[in-house]
Amino acid sequence: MITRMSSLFLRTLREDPADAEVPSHRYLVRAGYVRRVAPGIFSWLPLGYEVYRNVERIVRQEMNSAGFQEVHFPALLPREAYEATGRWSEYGDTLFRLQDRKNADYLLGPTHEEMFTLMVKGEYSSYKDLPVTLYQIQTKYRDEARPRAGILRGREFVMKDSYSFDIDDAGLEASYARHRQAYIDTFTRLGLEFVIVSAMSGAMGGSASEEFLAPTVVGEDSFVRCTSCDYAANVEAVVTPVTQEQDFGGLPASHVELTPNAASIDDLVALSNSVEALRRADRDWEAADTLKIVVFMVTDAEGTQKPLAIGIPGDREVDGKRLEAVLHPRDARPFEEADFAKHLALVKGYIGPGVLGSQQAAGIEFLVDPRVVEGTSWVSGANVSGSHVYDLVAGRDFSADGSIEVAEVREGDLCPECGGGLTLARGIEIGHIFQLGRKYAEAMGLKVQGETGELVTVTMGSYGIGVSRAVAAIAEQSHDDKGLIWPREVAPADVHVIATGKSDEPFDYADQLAADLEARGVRVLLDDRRGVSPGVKFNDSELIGVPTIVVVGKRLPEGFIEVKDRATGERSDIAVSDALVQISEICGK
RNA sequence: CGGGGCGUAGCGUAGUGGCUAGCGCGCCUGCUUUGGGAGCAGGAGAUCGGGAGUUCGAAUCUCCCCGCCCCGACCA
Repeated sequence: MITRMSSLFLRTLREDPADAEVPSHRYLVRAGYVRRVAPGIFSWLPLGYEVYRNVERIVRQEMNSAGFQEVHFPALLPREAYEATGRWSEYGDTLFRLQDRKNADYLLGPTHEEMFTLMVKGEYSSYKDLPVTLYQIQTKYRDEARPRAGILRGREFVMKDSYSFDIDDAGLEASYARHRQAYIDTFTRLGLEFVIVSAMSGAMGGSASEEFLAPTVVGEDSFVRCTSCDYAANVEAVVTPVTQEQDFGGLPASHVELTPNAASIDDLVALSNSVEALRRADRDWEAADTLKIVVFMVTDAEGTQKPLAIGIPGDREVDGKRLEAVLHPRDARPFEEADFAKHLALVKGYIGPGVLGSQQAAGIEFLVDPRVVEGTSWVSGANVSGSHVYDLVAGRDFSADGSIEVAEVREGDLCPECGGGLTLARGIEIGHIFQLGRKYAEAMGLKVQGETGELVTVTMGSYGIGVSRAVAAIAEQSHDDKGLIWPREVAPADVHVIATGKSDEPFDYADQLAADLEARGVRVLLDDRRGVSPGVKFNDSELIGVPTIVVVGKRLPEGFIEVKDRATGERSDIAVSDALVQISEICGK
């Protein structure tokens, strides 16, 4: 079927929509691919839906060829299943809840671990049935606090979610590896540039977890990449390389010094460099020489509150996201005045290791950054207002309850694998794979009989691809200042044939060419609009972003038409006699 | 939830107390034009987010409500 622009349900916009900031959103709206109907909720118009379906088709084909089996669950689900895992309440406001006419509780599925687990439980009961991997392509609903960037982060979106079921850990690892490869194949075919980063499993529980990120400046996830090896990690999961413990023999003894009005690291460093008695012989003091103590009030799942003191080099801040990830499911907030009032051992601005740690009288848990290893020397608070301790050596003068990875990650930090430099970048999360383990199987009672007849809890993996998000991610990575540039396989057509002029000839010829191309399996978008100026058609074609553009116009009488490559802008005239063959070749048909 | 911005025709916008709410794009009719968002002429399209109030008079001022966008918090 030739798509004819004379009758296509399409209106392109000349101006950027006022509410769209990121390029993918702007162009998807301007080119008439999607329209917003509510915050984070979009409709697909014909061209957009074509692209969406192409992406979906590729995902489905790759899943099938990896041997995974497609099923389909409802989006509307009863409360009970989510009650068993506690997620009915755990999910909080993000869950769309509703009631039926009998006031029974329902939800719109935000994810389907429970349903898949129950499905397998209902059908299988023997180790001989495993392993098995099931998937679905489903609309998911999450009442996000802040949907943004068009279809990049919506409240209704389509996700491909898969779940593997294995009898043991080795099986899970194999299933995980197979899925990982299937994802590599899928994203490659979608034409996406991506990196695989190690991630925190967070709320999902389980052990290993990796994210597939499409690098772009508008991405929501920060990640690091090593410039000299292939290490890459989500910022939450970056590991600080362990520095060698140092011998502290020969280091000067610690000494308390008066440091009035130096409650901030900046003031402390400035003061230490300006007062003769405090200065270093070899160089100026730097913020990194200080040990900053940041205190949080941590609330656990039962609601119990406990202070937590974290010691990090003074030149760094605690990264909220990293803290959140490490503490999960516990929750942390910075200490407030009222908290200090209840913990008099903590002198705001002058807190030091001296009063910290579960062994001390105050009993406050004290964790330090991995950079604070035995033998390192610091300047820290003396727990008396207006005083700091110098030459405070870890392992000699103080010790912590353990270490914690929450310091902000910086460009140039060292790679934990090879010691090279790390660079920071942002990416869109297009896929996430988890070794879930037995959390859901246990909660839902998914057990099968093993070889000797005993009941064995199944171990699971969970794997997601944001299908609708992938459309936006591709648009984000593949556009220029004129519009979209689709990779051929996801493009709404292979060729955009434009007829120009006012006589019938170019239109008749274009029509015939389109029909001949279609007969060879080339998908054609035909601009057969009469009375529309060539400039409008050219601009529309660039906005729409079909990879190959064919212009039938002024040189037709001489027997030539023009072929343009949307991505490179290269154009060449080809003879009408070769047109069909050449264009088919360009399109790989 | 915190901070900032905004709500006027399908889209983009002007208009901070005074005549019939202006302009551009898009749309309709006619003529001309046809290789980079054509020209001329005519036309349709708006309860100015909603409600209440102040005023001789409100898009414009006041109060309440609703909604949207961006940043942050949040987020498998």
